[in-house]
Amino acid sequence: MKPSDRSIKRNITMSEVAAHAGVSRATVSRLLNNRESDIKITERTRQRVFDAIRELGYSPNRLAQGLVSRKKQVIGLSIPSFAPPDPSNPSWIDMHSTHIGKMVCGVQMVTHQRRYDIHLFERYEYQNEGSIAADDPRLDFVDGMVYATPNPEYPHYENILRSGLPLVFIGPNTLSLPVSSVSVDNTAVHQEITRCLVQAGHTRIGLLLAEPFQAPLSQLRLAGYQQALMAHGLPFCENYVLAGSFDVSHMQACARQIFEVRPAPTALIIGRPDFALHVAREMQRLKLRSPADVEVVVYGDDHAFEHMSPRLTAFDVTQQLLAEQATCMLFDELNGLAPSGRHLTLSGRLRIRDSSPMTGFFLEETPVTNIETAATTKGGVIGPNAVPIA
Amino acid sequence: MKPSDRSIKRNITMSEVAAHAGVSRATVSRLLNNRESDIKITERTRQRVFDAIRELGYSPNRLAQGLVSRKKQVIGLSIPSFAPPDPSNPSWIDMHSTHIGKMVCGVQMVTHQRRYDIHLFERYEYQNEGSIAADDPRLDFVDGMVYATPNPEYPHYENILRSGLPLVFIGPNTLSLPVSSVSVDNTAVHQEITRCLVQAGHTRIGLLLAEPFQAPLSQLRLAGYQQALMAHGLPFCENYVLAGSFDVSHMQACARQIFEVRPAPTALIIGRPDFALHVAREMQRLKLRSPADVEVVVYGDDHAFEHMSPRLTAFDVTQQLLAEQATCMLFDELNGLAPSGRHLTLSGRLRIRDSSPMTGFFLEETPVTNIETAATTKGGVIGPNAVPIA
DNA sequence: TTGTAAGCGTTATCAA
DNA sequence: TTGATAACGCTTACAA
Repeated sequence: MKPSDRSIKRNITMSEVAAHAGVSRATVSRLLNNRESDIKITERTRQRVFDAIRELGYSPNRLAQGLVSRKKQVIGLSIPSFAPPDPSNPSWIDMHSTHIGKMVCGVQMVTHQRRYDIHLFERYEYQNEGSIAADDPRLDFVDGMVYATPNPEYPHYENILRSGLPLVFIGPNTLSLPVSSVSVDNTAVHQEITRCLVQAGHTRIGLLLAEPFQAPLSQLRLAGYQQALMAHGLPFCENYVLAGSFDVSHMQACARQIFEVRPAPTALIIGRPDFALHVAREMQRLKLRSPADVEVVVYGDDHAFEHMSPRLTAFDVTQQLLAEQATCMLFDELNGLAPSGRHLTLSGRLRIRDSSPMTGFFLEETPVTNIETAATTKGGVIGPNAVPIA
Repeated sequence: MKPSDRSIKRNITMSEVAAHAGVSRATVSRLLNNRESDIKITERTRQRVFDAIRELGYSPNRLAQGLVSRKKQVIGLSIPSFAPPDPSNPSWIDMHSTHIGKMVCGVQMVTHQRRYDIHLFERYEYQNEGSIAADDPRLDFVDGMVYATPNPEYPHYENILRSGLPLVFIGPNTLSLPVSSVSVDNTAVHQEITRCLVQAGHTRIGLLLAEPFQAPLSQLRLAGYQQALMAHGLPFCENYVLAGSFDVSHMQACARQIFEVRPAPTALIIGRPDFALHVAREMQRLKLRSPADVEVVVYGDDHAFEHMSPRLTAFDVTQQLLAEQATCMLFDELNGLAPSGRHLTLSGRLRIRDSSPMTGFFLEETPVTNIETAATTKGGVIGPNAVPIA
């Protein structure tokens, strides 16, 4: 059919239903909005209306509903994108869509059971654009926002706040903003990983950060690393700390560089899964074995780690779970069941594999208390499954 | 702040802007909707209005705009989920979020540059619920739909069609529906893979299907496989064909079963990345080497393949690209630049690695003609087919 | 060039 | 128990 043929199909309206049923619009609306409630409506009218609805194939226009009721049954999900994709580079590893996928699935898990939809925003922060400003019209579509950011002082969220929409961060709330957030304690985890490595006898521990030094996330991690060293009387040597970027060649350069430091590090903490894959590749090149030559722990898990050799020990931040919990918190605020400004710290999960035994790793289990999700109720089940299609 | 404190912040309306600027609502609207156009408006008025907009921090309500103009600047993305997640199973591989991520990123790529948003639907087809019915109110939020499905006779889309919304499938349009679609030719690819393996001397080629036999996708693949065998005068032996499901233990069972067939297959075509990982694990257990003992080709790529040993040769269906192209087609229809009912077949990309050299693999390059995307403009994602990877 | 007024498809407040 | 009618915030003829 030609584009011109495409009938701009007008949907059945409530008025038509009302007319068909011989009642007023108001009656139809009442009926529809008080399904379960015990509102007084003649059985006869009720029947007529529902018949009309069925016969006409009516369904309410959500835009109109949203306009007047201000409820859209949609929650917004905003995810940052920090680096442009580079699929032409064969070494490029698509962690971005993996990350997006996990977030989406986590949020989806919760929204689905509440029959909400997801309105997706992606922020191209590396382009310095796409900021969700207060005047961003897109906010009209949602009832609340889940906002993922490792960079909590980034000014975008201010606008969301000003808009008065409930908002939950996924990420470290380093500024202690009056906003709810859920995150993993980067400092604690790095401290604990470092402690384990120190106790295993390592004195030269490389730290590959995922972002520039000055980034909040890097600072948090560095702090944990340093605290652990200090606690055991080990010196901090900045040669062993490299700050990465999201650029493939930079990661590769770091991977090369860290093994050129002398004396060579005997253990490595790597801040991103893709970074780790580049390091692993470099280790292969250098014929370095793990854990024999270098013990490796990655912050951030990836299913590839389970299938390589050596299998890489990793701290799984369980992004999906973070997203799930964030969404639950958002719903609580939406429903007035909880105030904003709550902070939930999840503990993540250490996946011990070949590259490091991490004996004695301990992080208090997160008490996921007043927050109930599909995952918690289903007992540890965290994500939907799989369907590549073509 | 208490939930009760949360000010239901009323936004500035166009009327307020008009009042502030001393003009009528219509004038403001005109100004806003004809930014670039040469509509006649006094410079003086124009200034006053824009000043008012700035001072008041006004932004138009998209719900209201959508209600009257029927344009929402939002496109819907519907993705199926076929199996429940099973994260408690350590062998479970989260391909689902990976897949979602790629689709989302592909769509996002295009919507972003057109300043559209994404409204996300997930269909839990295994639950027989969540169908997007014609009366599904959620369709009100979107201008068009990208609908991913390996199962094109699934009746959901009918309702979208009835709604009159432009729709593009991602998946094989086996029913030749009057709907645009973009897909990889499963039959051709399987035929070509099989042909290569046969020409490499294999006569016993295992085919692990991703879905039940009767699934359309399985039929398409099987057809290609059989055609290639037939073309070379090889017998078809059904012992070498196993149909999988999305269940971990079933995939594992298949992995075991295929190696118990006698005489043992010397080559394997595996229908899903996670399936392949299970097979690889089993091969490790059986101390089978690849390609020496079994040559392996996977339909569907995964970054893990690049980092395992042996590295797995895979046909990358480039889901992200599919999603990108689908979205482009959708926009074309949306803008009346193209009729619906177009079918685009992408060629995907063979990633040659250790487990199979796939010498002589050839699939005609997809002519991605009137469709322009970030990927194509950046040159090379669609490019030549057989791309050995360093 | 600008303003008036009639929708868009709902919900919600009154009366009846 | 039901029905007018006024919002909700915008676009768009049609007038002025």
